[in-house]
Formats: sequence, C-alpha cells, structure tokens
Amino acid sequence: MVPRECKLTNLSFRQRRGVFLYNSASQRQLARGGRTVEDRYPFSEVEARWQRKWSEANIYRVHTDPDRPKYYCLEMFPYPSGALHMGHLRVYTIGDVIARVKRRQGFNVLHPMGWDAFGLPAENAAMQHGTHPADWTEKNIANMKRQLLMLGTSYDWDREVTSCLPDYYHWTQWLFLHLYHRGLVARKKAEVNWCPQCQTVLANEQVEGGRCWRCDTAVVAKELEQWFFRITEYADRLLEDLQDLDWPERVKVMQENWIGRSEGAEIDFMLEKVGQPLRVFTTRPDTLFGATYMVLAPEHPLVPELATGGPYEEDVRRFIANMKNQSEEERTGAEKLGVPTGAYAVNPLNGERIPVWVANYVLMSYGTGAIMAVPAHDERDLEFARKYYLPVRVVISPPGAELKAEDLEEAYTGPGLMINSGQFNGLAWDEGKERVIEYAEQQGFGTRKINYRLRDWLVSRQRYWGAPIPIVYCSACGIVPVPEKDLPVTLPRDVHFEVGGPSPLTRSQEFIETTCPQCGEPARRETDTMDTFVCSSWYFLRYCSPHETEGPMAVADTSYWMPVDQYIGGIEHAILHLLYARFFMKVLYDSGLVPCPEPFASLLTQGMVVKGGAKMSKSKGNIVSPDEIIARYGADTARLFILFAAPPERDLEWSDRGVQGAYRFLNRLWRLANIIQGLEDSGQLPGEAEEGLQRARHRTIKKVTSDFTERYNFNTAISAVMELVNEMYGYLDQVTEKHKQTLTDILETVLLLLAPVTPHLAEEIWQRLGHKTSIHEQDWPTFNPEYVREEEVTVVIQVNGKIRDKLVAPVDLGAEQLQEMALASEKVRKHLAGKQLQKVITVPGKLVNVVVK
RNA sequence: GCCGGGAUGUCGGAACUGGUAGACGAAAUGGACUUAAAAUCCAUCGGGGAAUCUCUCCGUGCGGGUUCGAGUCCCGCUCCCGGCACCA
Repeated sequence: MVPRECKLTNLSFRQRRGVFLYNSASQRQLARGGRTVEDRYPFSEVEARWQRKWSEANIYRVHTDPDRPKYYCLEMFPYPSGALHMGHLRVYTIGDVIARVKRRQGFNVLHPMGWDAFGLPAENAAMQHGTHPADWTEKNIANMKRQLLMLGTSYDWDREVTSCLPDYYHWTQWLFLHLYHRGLVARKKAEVNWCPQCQTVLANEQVEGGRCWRCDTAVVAKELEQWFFRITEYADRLLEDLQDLDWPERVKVMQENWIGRSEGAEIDFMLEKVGQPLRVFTTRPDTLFGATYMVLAPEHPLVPELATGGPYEEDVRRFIANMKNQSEEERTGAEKLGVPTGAYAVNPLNGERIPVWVANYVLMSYGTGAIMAVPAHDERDLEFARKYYLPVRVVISPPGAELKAEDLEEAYTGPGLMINSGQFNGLAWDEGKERVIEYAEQQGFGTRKINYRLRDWLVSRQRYWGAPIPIVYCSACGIVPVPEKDLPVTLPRDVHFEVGGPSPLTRSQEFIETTCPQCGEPARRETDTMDTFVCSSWYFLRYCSPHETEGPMAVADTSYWMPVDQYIGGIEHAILHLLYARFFMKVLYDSGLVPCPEPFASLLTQGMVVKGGAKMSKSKGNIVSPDEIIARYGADTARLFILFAAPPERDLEWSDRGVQGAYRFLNRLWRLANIIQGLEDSGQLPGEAEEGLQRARHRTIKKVTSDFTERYNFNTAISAVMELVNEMYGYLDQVTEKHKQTLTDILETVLLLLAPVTPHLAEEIWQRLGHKTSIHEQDWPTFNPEYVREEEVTVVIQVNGKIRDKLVAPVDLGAEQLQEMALASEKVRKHLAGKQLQKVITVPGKLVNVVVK
C-alpha cells in the first residue's frame, strides 16, 4: 500500500501563459506526470486484493426473496473450450455491468454462471491427446473460471452449474422422460443429416448451407431411426409468442422464417389409373384452374404404382435411383429435372386431365410431397414447364395489364382478378382463395391447411460425451423408458476412444447391458446421447434452484426468478439455442413447472470482436488474448475499453491504442483522486464555479443512468463520465481557491457511476476516501431535477435556417423577448438588410429562425 | 431473388422527440517539461475561400421531395454486412 499523505498538499494548478506554479520539486514532477509512486495505479495488486475481499465477503450471493423485486440477468454460458476469448470478455462484461447497476438500484439480482460442458471437442481432444473428456473439460473449466474471476465479474458462484456432471444431466434425462410422457418424444425413421467428420447426425438447425455448423463438413443424407422432440407441435405458439418479446427485430424475423408458417389448402386430385386421390398442398387455391400438370417427389409412395406398366416405367425407375443418392441439400440448387409417369390426374374443379410428373424440385419432407404446378403463377413451375414444354395458363389477371401465356417471361405472383376460372371468374385473388377452399370443403375434395417449414428436433447423437438418452430396449417389452428412480443413467468413465470410430458407448458392455425395468429380463441400453442443445435448453432454470434434489427445479424458485429479465449472447444462436429453449419453456409451462411461457423477456445480441475488420481467429493470426491484456493493463482497463469502443450490438474493432486510451483515463482518474485528497480546504463557501460542477454532476448522473438502464449505450455513458472528469480538471486548472468538499462529492459520484464498469479501481479509491462499506453495496446515485435544469442556455439564431448568431439567455425566456433579442443582433441584421421579413419561428430555450425573402 | 441491418472527419463512434453535425476517445501536428525518450500537461484538429483570432461557402453514400429548418421524415437508387433461399 502506498502512504496516503504522500502528495500534493497545497498544490495550486494555476496556469499563466503555460507556466505552472508549484510548491516543491516533487509536486512539480507529479503534476506534469513524472513517475512517482502514485502516478499510475497499481492495478494488479488492487484487483487481486479486492477480488479476494469480495469473494470472502460473498457479496454477490443471492436468495429467493419474494418480498424484494427480482432481476434475472443472464449471459449465455460458455462451452469450456480452454480459455476465454475476447467475445467472451465482451459478453460477460456487458452482463456484469447490467447486474451491478440493477443490484445498486435495489433489485435482488440473480447473476449466475455455468458451463455448457458436454460436446464434441472434448471427445476429439481425448482422441488427439489421450486425455479423458471429463479431465479435459474440468481443466478448461478451472482455467476459464480463473479468467472470469480475474475479470472481476459479480457471479453468485454457489449457483454454478456444469452440464456434464451427473447432478445436472440427471435432470436433463428427467426432462427427456418428462417430454416422453407428454408424448413429445418420438422415435422415427427418417432421412437425417449425417456429418461424416463428427460421426453423428445433426438437427436441421445445425446444418448451415448443407454443412455441419461445427466443422463445416458437407453433411450427407442417411436413413436412420432416431429420437426426435416434437417441436413442431409448438410451431404456432413459438411463432405467436415472438410478438411480445423485447428482442432484436432481426432475431425475431429469423425465427419467424425458420418456423415458416404458410397458410393454404390441401386438395385432392383423383388419379385416373389407380382410382385414388393424390393430395397436394398449395398456398394458392385461387390458381387451381391454372394447374397444368402435377409433380411428385421422387420418394412419394405412389410413384412406383403410377409408373408401373406405363410407357415411362424404365425412365422413372432410373430417375428415382439417381435421386436416391442425393440429399435434399444437393437437390436444391441443382437444375430442375423430371420425368413424366405416364399417369393422369383430374382437376377437381374443372374435370381437366393433367399429366403427373416426378421431379427433383419437390421435396417429400414438406407438405404432402406432391404439388399441383401452376406455371403462370409460380416461378419454379414456370421454369420447369418451359424446360419440358408443358402448357402455361394464366388465371390471375393483374390490374391494368393483360398477360399472355406464350410470352410470359416470369411467373406473375402478384395480386389480381381470377380469369379462366369458371364460376370464380372476376373474384379478387385473396377472396378467391377463400371461396375455392370453401367450395373444396363443401364438395369434399379439400381442406384448409397450415404447413410449417420447421421440422421436429432430432436429438440423438452417436457420440460419447453427452447425456445418455434414458431408454432401454427389451426384446420382450420393446422400448422402455428408464424409471425416474433409476436416474441418472451414468456415463461410464472407462471407455475406449478411437479416431473416426463409432461412439465408445456402443462397445461398452458395462454400459449397454442392463435389465428391463418392466420385466427384469436382460436388456440393452440406448447408446446414443442427447444433443448438447438439450442441456442448454433449461440451464437458466437450474440456476434458480441449483441444489434441488427432488427435481430439475423448484417451482417456488422458478416462479420467483423466471423469466430471465435480460439475456445476453451472440447472434449465432438466433435460431438454435433460442428456439430450443423457448420450446422447453413452453412445455414446462404447460406442466406448471414454470410461471411463464417464454424464458427470455429481453434479449441483447452483442456484436463480434474483430481486428483489422476480421473476426479474431487462429488462422488469421489476429487474436488478442484476454490474459495478456489483463496482465498488461488490468481487468478494469479491459472492461472499460470493451464498453467504450462501440455500442454492444455492433461489431467491436479491437484497437491497442484504444486500450491504452482507456488505461490512460483510469490513471487520470487515479491522479485526480490523489490531487483532491491532497488538497486543503479553502474554507470558503461554494460559489459559482462549484455550482457549475454540481450541475455537471447531476447532468451526468441522469445521462449515465439512462444509458446504463434504458439504452445499454455504455459507450456514451462512459464518455459522459469522462466529460465530468475533464470538467473537474478544468476547475482545478482555473480556480485558485479550490473547494475540497465539492470536489470530493463529485469524485464520489464519478466512482459510484463508474463502479459497474471498473469495479476494482472504483472500490479502491472509494475506500481510500474513508468509506468502510463496499461501493458495490451503495445505492445508485439519483439526480436532482432542479440541478439538471439549466438556467441559462445558448439560443441559436438562424436566418433562413442558417446559423448567424448565438446568444445566452435564461432558459425560460419567453418567445417574444427571444425574438426581440434575435432581431436586435447585429449579425442577424446584416443578413436581413434589403430583405422582406416573412416570419419568425421561435422555439424557447432552443432557437429563433428568422425567415426573410 | 426475399428478409433484416448499415453507410457521419484520418479511425472507433456521438447527435435520445426534426432544431448548434462531429460529444468522448484514438491518431496527427505544434508547444511546455526533459540531456533525450517515454509519461504528463496545454493548444490545434471536416473541406474550401477570404488573408486569419473573425467572416463566408460547402459538407452526414447518391438523386429527388416534405419542412421555417433534415444525419434524423417520405420516394427512388448505389454499395457493404448478416440471415434465408426450389418449403409449393
């Protein structure tokens, strides 16, 4: 510790023509920044000391307390990859500031941290380095926790959850069974996405442009029997409830698109040959008269039957064989290809016979796997029709134009009136849609239907490092869920890993061999584990009652804490995690285990940290390590820079210069505190200069409070505090008789406002000022509106909208006087000379605009 | 192609409800201090003119419009970033 009395008594910062007057050599050196002991703050000692003290005092511990208003502030928990990167630093700093401000505003703040600890990298590390995934994960967690502590974050570590530990995945398994018993788990044989690199299947959401989201390997289609969560049952609610969420518009839109609701109808076309109907889904029943052919997906069950015995039997067989080798992903984007089946269907509205084709552009997995093609009004159908010389018939006529089928260059998908449509002619398309559906329902050849793009969530993974799916296969009883009392199904530790090989669980006899919970006979365990997104779909609930042993959570706790008031994380989870978590929450809401159907009331998606315009990555060699920055400048500097450099939603360009600037500011504040403490009170009453400082103080409190709590614009909040510090320096520079009390008051305000951002330095100076309790337990400062209200303002005088003069006037000066003053201004009169006065616009307290001609 | 977001000094970014464009920081330049450098402190810092301590013109991606007044609102474009993309 540095002796407090060391500096600056009686220092007078008088500046005359660039000459400072000092009382002693050492003061002179200090004032111009020569390095003395107190010149730069000893951040590493200060930060370590306070981290220890806060941890000993357990000041961030919270409890369920229905008598107090709660606030749940949550950042997405990290995957323990080994070390924090700058993106982590950013998200955890943002969350920490919000939590700290809310706490000081009187809320009971839940701010927990944990680890999304299952996942493939641990298993890959096991194979590459011969470590066990559990050990590898544990080591990484220890390191990342150390980093989080060094960052000065305010988590309640008693609530730490680690998803790979049995006392957590016990409840992940419990939830699987809960869904199972609610009929929301299905075992289905389906064409699924297989990643050859990861040696496992993937959910639809985890395939990006045909590639694995994790390793970027092209996925291949495989027909497998797998476990699914029936998220599609919740499609409508997932869509509807988006409306009320305080989330970024683009995230909502992404989810909306992903769910992809489309309204239309299913229509039956009678197949001539087989005498049974072919059901299609269409969103355009109004174009039914324009259907000139039908298309089936290659996998459609009716295809073989339709082709058999016809002239194209061989062609169809070959076409289907070709398509079999292609995934949906490969087919989409490929050229449209098809063959006629030789069969015909009958249009239920006009009795017309139209040919039935098989083509690659119709997918079995959507709708009914069959469509009616209306080339005049559908882009894709037109492309196909032109290629294979199929007829085109216009049935919607756009206002003020006439379409000719022959020279139609692109399909007309806009609004218009129905034509060539028998009894529906003349109807507007939207009304026509309704009428056709009504008619179809009446006649019994169709029904109203809503389809979704969303597919069920495939949760099986053929990997070891995940929560085992709690299912047993019995030769007598079939599929049997593991009873609750037998949970958790523990992952065996002693297994053998093999590069590129199957999951070690499939060869662990110890794990596989069990007895049937129903009949007691020998049975076999499911060897697949759950998608790690299952673990992360409910962790925010576990934080509410992390030590609960009777269930995944206690209703008393979830009903107090949920929903999360502020959730913070990266945009990359816009669909994946955020959709799954919402689904889980709705299921649990229906079970009465949580008080609300949505988990995250408000979402903040922070931007990336980039350097040289590119995302930090090993391959680009532009990584800045958090450890290095903290060692060099301290956590407070890192936090300050990260918040100051850009608003949270935007990408943040890392700048070493900017970090130094943040560091410089903290030292500037440190020196200011030393200067103020070293002052002797002049003993005078506060005067005008002090009054000015007080106004600045209250203005700053107002600005910082709203920036921190309403807008989350930390950068402008910090710049406001910087301005206040600059004003204090200005005061020291200009005022001979310094008022120590005023300066101390204002310094304390600066500390109180900055404490969420730079918790260590703020605490250090705070306690050096003589306070005995932590700054982080002080009430958030409030401002006095009287002080915020300016008495005098600069009023801008414009002539024809151009600024010609400015004058200082009392804030409440009436419009008439302002006008008078404006017209009296010489500068203004210069611009009025020889012109005709038209009118004068006056905004009291702001401006006067004189309009002349 | 569709949907979303963006474009402001040399750079990161301010300007919250239409009312002083460029806060704050970085860089740069000049000065003070120093044997010197770093650090610190002070000053300047969008562009062009006057010939300079004041005034003037231009200026928020481009072109129009509304308004006394537009970075902000409206219409039409350009470019950049992100997401989705045979979903019938």
